Amino acid sequence: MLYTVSLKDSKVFSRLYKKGRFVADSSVVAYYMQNKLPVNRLGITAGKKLGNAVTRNRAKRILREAYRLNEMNYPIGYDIVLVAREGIKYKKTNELFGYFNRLAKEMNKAK
RNA sequence: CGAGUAAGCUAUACGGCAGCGGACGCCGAUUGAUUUCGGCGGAUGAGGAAAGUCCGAGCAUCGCAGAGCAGGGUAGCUGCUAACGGCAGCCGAGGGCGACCUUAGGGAAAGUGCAACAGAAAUAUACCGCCGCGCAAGCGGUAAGGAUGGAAAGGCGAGGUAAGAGCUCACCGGGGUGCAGGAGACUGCACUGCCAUGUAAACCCUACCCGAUGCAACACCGUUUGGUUCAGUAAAUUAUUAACGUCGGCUCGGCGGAUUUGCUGUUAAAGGUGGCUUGAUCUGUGCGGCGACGCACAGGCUAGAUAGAUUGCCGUACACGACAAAACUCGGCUUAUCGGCUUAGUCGCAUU
RNA sequence: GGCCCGUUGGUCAAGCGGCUAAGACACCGCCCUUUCACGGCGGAAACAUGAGUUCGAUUCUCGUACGGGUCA
Repeated sequence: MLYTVSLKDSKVFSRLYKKGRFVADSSVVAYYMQNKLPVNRLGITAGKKLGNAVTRNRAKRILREAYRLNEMNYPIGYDIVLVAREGIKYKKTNELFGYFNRLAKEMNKAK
């Protein structure tokens, strides 16, 4: 990905859950917040409730791919956490584009 | 043609564009250094169960001063194997017309415990009954019959008897002894004679096996901080067949005197690197063995991540794609699973 | 990734291989009260699942499913 690195620090995750803005859908919730860095940081979560390893890995792959294909639309300098929900099990990447466009609009407005 | 049995193989396929993981090569920058960063390229990248973690091993660390007890496991025999609770062949038992399948399958005359309810009685004490004696009450004999039960004095038939009883005999079943066969489990034959329920996935006994902990092991590098662990040394206090610590849980026994404070070195600690994939390896051929498996030769290198890599879009084909994702590595077991294919036996029906 | 436990009415829970499987709260019906509560009487309701051992299994053994704990 062009200007995005992965987000690994659990402190940042909890800060986002507490203080970040969010946009929700039946299949995914996104939390975002400015980070004052020249890149975006992306974290993806798929909890145990979702299913077994196969299901969770697939959810993560689909979210990562959908983000990658829409990367140009987002403002730079944000931490983003995508949380997978039940609905994602039966979705394909291009079915999520509507949601990701809404997210991009919200983020640009907030800026 | 139908039904059924056993063994094995396979796990959507092909193509285009974009993307991800770890190597490799080339180019550019950088560094003491293939050090670090970027770009490009063509290869390569999850399973038969990767799962459950039920066994067994490798590897690593700890302990090595031992002995006994305790604890855990296995249980027909002979083999295979690095090892196993696995596998193969065979034996016994059970099931199926058969191909074939199942089998925790040592010991109950070493000891202890338990066997509810029912039943007269549960391992032996006669309720009804039967027979003998007696007027009767009752006494004696008797396990054939009744009734209870999972189990009631080996079963059944004949002889025998007052009535009965392995009391005697034939057959079946079981125990013991002898002989023969086999590597052995065991099998066959002969003689003898019914010595006495079940439960050992109840305690237990017998034989054999087992050190503990696990890659979050462990080794190395190491910042802020900190002064924990270990070693050496100095001082103080206390003590000397003792107490305390340690040697897996206990006992004996062994070893070290112990505690506090100071100093010196070492170590722990965010994080990083190694461990991490060439191996009891895979493929093919030949040979040995009924088989599990072994040996020889030739060839191959086939994921190594660390928030954790296989995706998205599209085209074509059909049977329209199940269960499911490596995390130190192997050998098994168990469980989940859409289907498809191959081979070898069996039974039934029909035809020649 | 490794290791260790548990599963019994709606909930919390006892249970020596032999029961009709305790008990409490909750629920239902009746009584008490002017009524509600308290109290009294009665009732319905369960051994996670599949095999095995045993005459007999909630209990013993093995497999499976689910839930929980623990090690950085």
